[in-house]
Amino acid sequence: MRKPDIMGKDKLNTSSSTTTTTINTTNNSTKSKLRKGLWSPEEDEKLIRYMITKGQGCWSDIARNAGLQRCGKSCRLRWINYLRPDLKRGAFSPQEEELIIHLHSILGNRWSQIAARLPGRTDNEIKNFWNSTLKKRLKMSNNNNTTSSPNNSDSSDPRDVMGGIMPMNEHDLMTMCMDSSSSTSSSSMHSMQANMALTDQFDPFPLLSNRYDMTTGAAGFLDNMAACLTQVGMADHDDGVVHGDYGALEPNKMGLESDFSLPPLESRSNIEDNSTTPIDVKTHNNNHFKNSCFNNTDLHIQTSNNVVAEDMFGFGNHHGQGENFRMGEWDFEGLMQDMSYFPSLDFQV
DNA sequence: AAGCGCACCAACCGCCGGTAC
DNA sequence: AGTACCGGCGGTTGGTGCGCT
Repeated sequence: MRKPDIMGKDKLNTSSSTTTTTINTTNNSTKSKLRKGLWSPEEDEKLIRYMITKGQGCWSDIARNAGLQRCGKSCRLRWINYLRPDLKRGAFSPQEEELIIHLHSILGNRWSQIAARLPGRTDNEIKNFWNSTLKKRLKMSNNNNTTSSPNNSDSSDPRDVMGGIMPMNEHDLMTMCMDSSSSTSSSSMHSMQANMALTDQFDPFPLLSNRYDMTTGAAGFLDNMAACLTQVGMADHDDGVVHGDYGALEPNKMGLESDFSLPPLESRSNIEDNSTTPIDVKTHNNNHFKNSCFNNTDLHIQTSNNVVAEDMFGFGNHHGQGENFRMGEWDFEGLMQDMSYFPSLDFQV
């Protein structure tokens, strides 16, 4: 990790040893010192609050208007890779691992395209995971089983790493991929902002309130989620249960000590189906900031129409912009035929 | 306990394509 | 057509944490 830039905002112009970059801004002739290195919690909070209240726009404007001494690129990166509410943090599941391997075999090092098919995961995260773990594992696998595959998993070329990879079962794949099928419009984000604007007392981001509380865990996340949704009119106030059009979300019943449930895949589109499949609520304590309440759980929220938490915020997995997936030069019809390897996989195209 | 090496991963860098002027 | 700016992407760097000796 980069050297922490603990220079506070009141220290920006001192001769600190922390990294700054002097640039000429285009809007005026004055020079601005731009911070580099690790983001401080204060910077994160500024960016989050700005994004929530103002929404996404020109990143350089965001950097300027949010009061951040950062370049727009840096803000974009921070938001996409770390601050987006829909991020799923923590270890990759075996199913995710296998999906990454398979997608990499098809797409090569097109991390953004791979990430578009893994809800809550970023291209950077997948890239790091690949380079640090999967690449080695596959290499070892190939070394141990040279007859099964002559391929070299180091290659970035598509279709070169599938040797020895066991196909996952249909249910697992559907579980993994259903979230990515949700729409990515920003309308709900705008709606949320509009609702927020209706009250003077709203906390534009209640999730921030204990985002550094390492003990809060999943229960805290859900409490905050409920509070957030309540504020924006998506939840009933009576019982603390988030209902609305998004199914039921009961923070008090989803504490760390107990699993919470969601219906099996075949019934997730039908809220009336009460059969459940347990999901582990995991917490991941790591470095100073990894336990924001946005990202300390592997959280799935039952919905009535296959819309998951991301839609409550208006962020899909497409880089948080409601950006439609772009396949570029790929012939995706052909690609999907390749994906028939996974019989019921319903990728978002 | 100290030193070392490795793994992890946040963040930077440079390039590219799209767009506006 | 040329230029500048911006966003997006993939590759790379380097600090931190952890396990091993």
